[in-house]
Amino acid sequence: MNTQTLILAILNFENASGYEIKKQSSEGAFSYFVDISYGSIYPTLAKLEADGLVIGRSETQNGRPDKKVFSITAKGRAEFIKTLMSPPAIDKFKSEFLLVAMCADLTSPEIITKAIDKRIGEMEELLKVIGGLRSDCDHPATQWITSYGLHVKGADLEFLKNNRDSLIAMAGQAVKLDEAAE
Amino acid sequence: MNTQTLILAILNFENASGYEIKKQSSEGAFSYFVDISYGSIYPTLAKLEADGLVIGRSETQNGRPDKKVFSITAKGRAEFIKTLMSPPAIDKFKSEFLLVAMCADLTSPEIITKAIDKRIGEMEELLKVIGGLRSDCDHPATQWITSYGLHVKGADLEFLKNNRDSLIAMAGQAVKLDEAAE
DNA sequence: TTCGATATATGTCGTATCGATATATATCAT
DNA sequence: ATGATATATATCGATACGACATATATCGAA
Repeated sequence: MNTQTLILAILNFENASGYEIKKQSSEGAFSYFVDISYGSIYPTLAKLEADGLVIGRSETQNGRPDKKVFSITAKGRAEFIKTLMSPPAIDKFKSEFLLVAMCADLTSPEIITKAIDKRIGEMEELLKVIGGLRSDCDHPATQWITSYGLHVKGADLEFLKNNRDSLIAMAGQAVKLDEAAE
Repeated sequence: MNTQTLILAILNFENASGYEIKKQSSEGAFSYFVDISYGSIYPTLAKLEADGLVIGRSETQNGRPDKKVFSITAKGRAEFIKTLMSPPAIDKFKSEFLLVAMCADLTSPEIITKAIDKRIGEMEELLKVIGGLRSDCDHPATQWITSYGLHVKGADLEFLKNNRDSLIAMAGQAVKLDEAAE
């Protein structure tokens, strides 16, 4: 899903500045399955405005820099809903942790312990975030996707906790085999 | 994790041509958490060879085009293991399905039914792939990550099947509310 | 009181990566 | 023999990331 559609989705949800769109995508309601960089947001917002899919209004604030708040137009909403109609692409998933875990025997127990404990911490944090999104919003579809997230990420954390020690026990085995061969 | 490290990881596992690296990353042992495009593979392989981290040898085949098989060097292996030592970055995850599900009320029951059934099919397919990887390889760390995948994706599929109908029931509600207001 | 840290806010720029396309060889079923 | 599929390498434009620059304002600490 391209940056344009993601921005339209966020603006269909509520009006926002570029900075607020970034927050929504990396900490807010969309953070669990979306992330957009500033390097994509500002140029795309300019293009979207040029095409009449969003309009921006400057707002002066007290105690903060001015901001430009964007809202979706009728044309933008039509375009967005049209995009929703096409079958969603398969999830994109990349995990450095799984690569490191797969190569556990090439490293040390210390490295693997740090990696899995870091992951357990991140997973607990993510569960808190999703739980927060869930209680903040009684919109049925949001309740559905947050229940989904809680279920899947809960199972994820459960596995990590139950199998932490067995992964650590595999660490450094390739090195030990080398030494035994000498 | 950059393309260079991903290629070193695959070549540390077994020798491969550019085409075979692509297969490993999108259908093989690494496909569950990695994906690399040809547009990254061939230029990176050339750079890796220029830097002495891999070496390539041309092989003629019968009944197939020639291929250039790459293998990792001692320098390449040292570089790869060094990279494994740094704490793994958080998973990257993007889901068009969750965006569509969150906007279920803006579309129709037909669209949502297709989207969730497509996802259920993909999830069943992924479980088969991970199960296959698991039975093909008795390497302990591979057993660990495939058990992890089976556990998490199993929980995912379970939720989808148990909550399919409730999501479909939410579809098109925004449109119905519009009509009721007229 | 000024220094550093943090938060808000917009924007750019080099680089990495994707996705589509081109090209070529060979097999196999229609 | 024609079209589809698989193997194999490579490039190129478009897209997106990640780091940096810049500016305003608050707040606690030196």
